[in-house]
Amino acid sequence: MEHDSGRRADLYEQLARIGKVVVHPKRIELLDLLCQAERSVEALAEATGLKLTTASAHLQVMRQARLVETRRDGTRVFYRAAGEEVCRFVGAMGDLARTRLAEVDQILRSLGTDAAGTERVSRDELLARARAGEVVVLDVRPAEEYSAGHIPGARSLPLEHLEARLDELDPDLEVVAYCRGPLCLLAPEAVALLRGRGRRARCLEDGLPEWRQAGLPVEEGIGTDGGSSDGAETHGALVATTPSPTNPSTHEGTPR
Amino acid sequence: MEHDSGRRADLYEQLARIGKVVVHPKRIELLDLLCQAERSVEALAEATGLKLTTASAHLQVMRQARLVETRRDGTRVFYRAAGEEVCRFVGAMGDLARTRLAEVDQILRSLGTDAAGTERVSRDELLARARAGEVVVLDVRPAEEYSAGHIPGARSLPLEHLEARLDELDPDLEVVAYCRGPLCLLAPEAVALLRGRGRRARCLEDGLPEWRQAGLPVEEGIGTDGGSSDGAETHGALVATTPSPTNPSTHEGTPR
DNA sequence: ATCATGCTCCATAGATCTATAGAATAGTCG
DNA sequence: CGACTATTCTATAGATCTATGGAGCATGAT
Repeated sequence: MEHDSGRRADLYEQLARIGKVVVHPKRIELLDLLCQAERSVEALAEATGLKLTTASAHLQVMRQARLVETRRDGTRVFYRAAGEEVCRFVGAMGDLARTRLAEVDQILRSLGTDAAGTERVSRDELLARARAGEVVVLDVRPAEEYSAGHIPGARSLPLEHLEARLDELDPDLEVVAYCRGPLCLLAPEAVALLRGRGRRARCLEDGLPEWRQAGLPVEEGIGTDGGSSDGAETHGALVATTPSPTNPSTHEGTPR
Repeated sequence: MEHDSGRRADLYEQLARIGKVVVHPKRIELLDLLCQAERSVEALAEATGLKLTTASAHLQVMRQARLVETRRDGTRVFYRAAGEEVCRFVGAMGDLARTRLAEVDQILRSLGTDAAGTERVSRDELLARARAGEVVVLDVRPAEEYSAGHIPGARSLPLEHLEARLDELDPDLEVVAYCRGPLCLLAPEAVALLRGRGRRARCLEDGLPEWRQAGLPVEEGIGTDGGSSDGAETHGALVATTPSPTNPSTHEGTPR
């Protein structure tokens, strides 16, 4: 009964359209960036170190596979991930790489994720301690990514400015830093820097995509940053907008 | 502060090793098969319509990316998926394809998934109704896949034998059929066939991999099949071995 | 030992992909 | 409208991937 073998082959060929996107390291990097926030072609080329035309070419490949969508704003074209499934797919790929490829683990270790990551803070712990006002939640990603979506009540302090703006942080509170996800090095580096300065700091186990996929609230916009907003408001936001601290068990959403 | 850009590039290059596996339709097909059960190279070549050497070559690529592992039994080599994360990754890819690629949906519809799939049975409904003895759970995948793992209490009746062995099914009970997953056509075809014979039949929303990933129990071995085992035992097994109908969120560790 | 079986390794022609320069297009601002 | 800017399209050389036949290697049987 092979009447549909042709159709079945078509099916896998369609899947391969998606696979085609993630054969190239730079395309994975682009996709990863786009899971954090939308960006212009120029910004993407800059961030990945690609020539503009090359970046555009890669983006076309991704667009043909429907993994990204575009929005035009004046003279600029902004690309974004074409939905939550895209981020989930990239996340699954990262999980797979971390668990199966020893090399990945090794690279992460060699960059200090290990040292800083030995004791990551769980979601639940973060929620509990933030509610109690015991910690400052720090988003160390670039500012654009923060404003595209962040943990409610988190403060934006991009890693590149952390050293210079260290005095904005209350030395008595422990810092919980987060970034793009398990493969991102921003938070671990931030934690290493903070510890080097004698602060108490740990990484969150999630990046923003994981937090979002867990069904937890995400806040958009510039937020309450500026250094003058007090800690109380910060923690208040995290508590106030939190619907439930337990996993909502949406049929998917790898709880980790 | 680009001191780690080289390392970061390395990281994405590692991810691309995984991407490399899923560029080729046949490799995706192979991976999909291996998420159901281990198989020999010969069996895989046969199932995918590849020449033996070509299949072996593809399997080597997959092995280098650590997505599959092997076991030697006498003169034969059996390949298997290298862990649950692999299946999750393939699953995420399938979800992505279904939601983003209209073509996939179209292919599925053109093959009758639509007709048979308009009303899929949810996990919870299945558990409830099976417990009440109202339905027969049918595994319509090939027998090897059934014995490598199936829903407790399900009966094996491969699609290819369904028509011939139709009389083994009690005409008064509704059938709930399942197969490999949302992209698999076995269950929808089985349901179409059953309905054509005047039976009541629906597809389960899950395939075995989804069921397993949800943390629900999976039974191995030939099971209680044979046509002589009564319905009561079948349903009893599903109930008895079910620890909890809710997602237990065990983060890992389903030994196969 | 010798042979058969089941797979992997090797070599290679043909197909496909990547980076990039330069041209073309779309939208903006005087 | 015409100059200008941000992107996309086009063409192409160089690099990489795929399918496949046949040799080479273990394992098991005679």
